Amino acid sequence: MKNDDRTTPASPVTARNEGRRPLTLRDVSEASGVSEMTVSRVLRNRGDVSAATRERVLETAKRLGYVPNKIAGALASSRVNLVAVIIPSLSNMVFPEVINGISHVLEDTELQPVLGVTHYQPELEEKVLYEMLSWRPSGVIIAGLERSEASRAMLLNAGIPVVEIMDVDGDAVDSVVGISHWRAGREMAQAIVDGGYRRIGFLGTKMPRDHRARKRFEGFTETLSKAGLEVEDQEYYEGHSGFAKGREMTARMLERSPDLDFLYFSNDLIGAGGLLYCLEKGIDIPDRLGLAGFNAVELLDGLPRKLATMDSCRRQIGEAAAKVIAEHAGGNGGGASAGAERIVLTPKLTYGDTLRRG
Amino acid sequence: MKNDDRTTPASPVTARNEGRRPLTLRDVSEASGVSEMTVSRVLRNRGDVSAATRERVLETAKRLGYVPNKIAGALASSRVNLVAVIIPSLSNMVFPEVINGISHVLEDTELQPVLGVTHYQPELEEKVLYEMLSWRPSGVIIAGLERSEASRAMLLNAGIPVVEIMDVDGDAVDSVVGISHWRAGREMAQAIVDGGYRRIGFLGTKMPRDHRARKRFEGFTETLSKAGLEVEDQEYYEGHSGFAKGREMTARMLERSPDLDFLYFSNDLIGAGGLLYCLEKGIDIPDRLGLAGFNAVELLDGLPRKLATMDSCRRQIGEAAAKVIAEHAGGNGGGASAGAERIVLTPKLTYGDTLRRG
DNA sequence: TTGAAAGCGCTAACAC
DNA sequence: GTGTTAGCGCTTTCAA
Repeated sequence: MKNDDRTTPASPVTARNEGRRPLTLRDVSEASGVSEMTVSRVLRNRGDVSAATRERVLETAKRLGYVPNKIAGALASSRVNLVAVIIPSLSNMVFPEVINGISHVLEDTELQPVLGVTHYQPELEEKVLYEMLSWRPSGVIIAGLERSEASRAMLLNAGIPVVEIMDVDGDAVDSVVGISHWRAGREMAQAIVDGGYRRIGFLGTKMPRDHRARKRFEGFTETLSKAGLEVEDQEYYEGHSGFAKGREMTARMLERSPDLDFLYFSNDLIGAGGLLYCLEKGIDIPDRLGLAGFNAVELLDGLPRKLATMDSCRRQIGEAAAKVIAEHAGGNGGGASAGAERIVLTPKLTYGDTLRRG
Repeated sequence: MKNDDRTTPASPVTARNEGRRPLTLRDVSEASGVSEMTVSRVLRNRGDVSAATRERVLETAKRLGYVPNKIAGALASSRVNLVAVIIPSLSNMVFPEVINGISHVLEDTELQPVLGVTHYQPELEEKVLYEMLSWRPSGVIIAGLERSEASRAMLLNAGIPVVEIMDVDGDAVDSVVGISHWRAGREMAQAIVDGGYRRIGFLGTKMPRDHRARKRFEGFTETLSKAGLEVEDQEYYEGHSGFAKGREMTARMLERSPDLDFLYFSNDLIGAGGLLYCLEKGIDIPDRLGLAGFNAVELLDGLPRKLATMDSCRRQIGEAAAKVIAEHAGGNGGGASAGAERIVLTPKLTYGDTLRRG
């Protein structure tokens, strides 16, 4: 981290600040007998200031408990070290990890992530984006490639680096970092076919909103159909993922279509629920029935059997996206991106104990 | 949501904004032939503006793709509708739910949450807090009651409502919303004792940093000792929680102390790992061995047996905290809190299938 | 190495 | 209902 000798106040005042006016540079200036400008320089480590003055200013600022007003600073310098991070949800395991990746990289930077959540609603995305852009951030990291025309226009016009993450199947506004969900679906289908499975069911979210799940499904069916197969049964759910959901769906599907020999789940959580259900029912896995999920959620390591899955490279995506922003935002405020980047990561297939190898 | 007819640009410009100067109020003013002030009024829905002017301004702003500069607005009005939300981690299941609660309540408000993550490091908390306060937010929601003197001083001096969340066992800077972890520990201990268990093991995080886990443990041992019992064995871990961790720890502990008849886990995730391990080993649960966790993580519903646990009221805490902020920040910028609130929620014990009733 | 002046883009307060 | 003026608290720029 740069700028480490910021003035974090020691323990100056003990009484509660009852609506007192916040301290300004001027207060520090007067208390230390140095011009505002010099105080400003000390606090930002800019320009040459004599060691003595420096000491005095730092001491005063700390004693008073001065906290700079970034609003004024940002307005004056038209430099805002904020990165807007816009994601659909915090509830599933995937985005928190992306955020961790982003934070991790930005920690070595002056940039700070600011989070917005859209709940998979394009209108809300539009609102959140507008709100965040009105703070003139140094960059935007935003999930997905599908969005309203208005949102796209805002991104295009923002004049700051934009990284669309998670998905690379489509047209990006600027840079993009992610995996091909379409390909992930294809590869899983191929592995399933190679494993000798023939009667396949799909269990997932209602997809109109979750484009990445949809693309995986499309890739999946496409590869199946090349092998002369098709998805024989499907089951969808709404609401939060969880084991219980996976169980119920699996139960319903196997009751309806007892002859299926493979279940492809749109995420590991419901997949794990399905797995637990099948184990309880004494179903022979992976021979009588194979199972696979998606995401490679780490917390699930330790299930009775390891669920076949595919890594969604969440943390790496976050890291790579943050790097792109850090590099492109290097310029001053207002500058546009140097050049759009396209970073495609390759998810790794894990066979685990629920997918027979071909 | 208020202020719904903001000017989200339609799809005005199609070319990428290559470092063009962002539009200002003045641009809209000139393009619409109305004073800046009137444009400002229209865009904020303040004061009386004739329907005709209003229309014209709105249309122009939209056509141009104008996005207001909140930095300037905030500086001029000393009103920032941001709420700093500072939490230790996103990786476990608990804080995302708190955040959802906060967002949900703030959605009906002009306030917007801004997230900071501290990774359970007091120094980082200090830094994040300083950083956020320098944006002069309307309020702060911050996890825990234990923090550095400097952080406490900053909160005290900020002159804005502060809500410390999750925990109520200790001294709050201002308002506080949470549960008593100490009491949660006591209650679980009591239930265990009442269930007839006598030889108890504890499995949890290394606690120097996780004060809430520590308080639960303290309450736990205290109640045990009143019953003439003590924790017979302990096992600690670092890093992310997950089933695998729970399994390993459980295996180690049962090998070392095969006579234990109850295992108390500091969270549901490792508890679930332990449960899976025990089931595999054919251990009779809950009679030969009882198990309990903490948090009431919803996604785990659907395990082969329902783990005994205690609700940490995460979402409610988020909601209540946001309400406190929304009410207290009602005043203008700079005003201090109306009066500190103290909201103590009561976690509910779930016996599930792993804790025998007394 | 330090200081003085100007102004970032907006809004409060007051005039008209 | 609309416009004008004067800042908000900083940083940029230039002068000393």
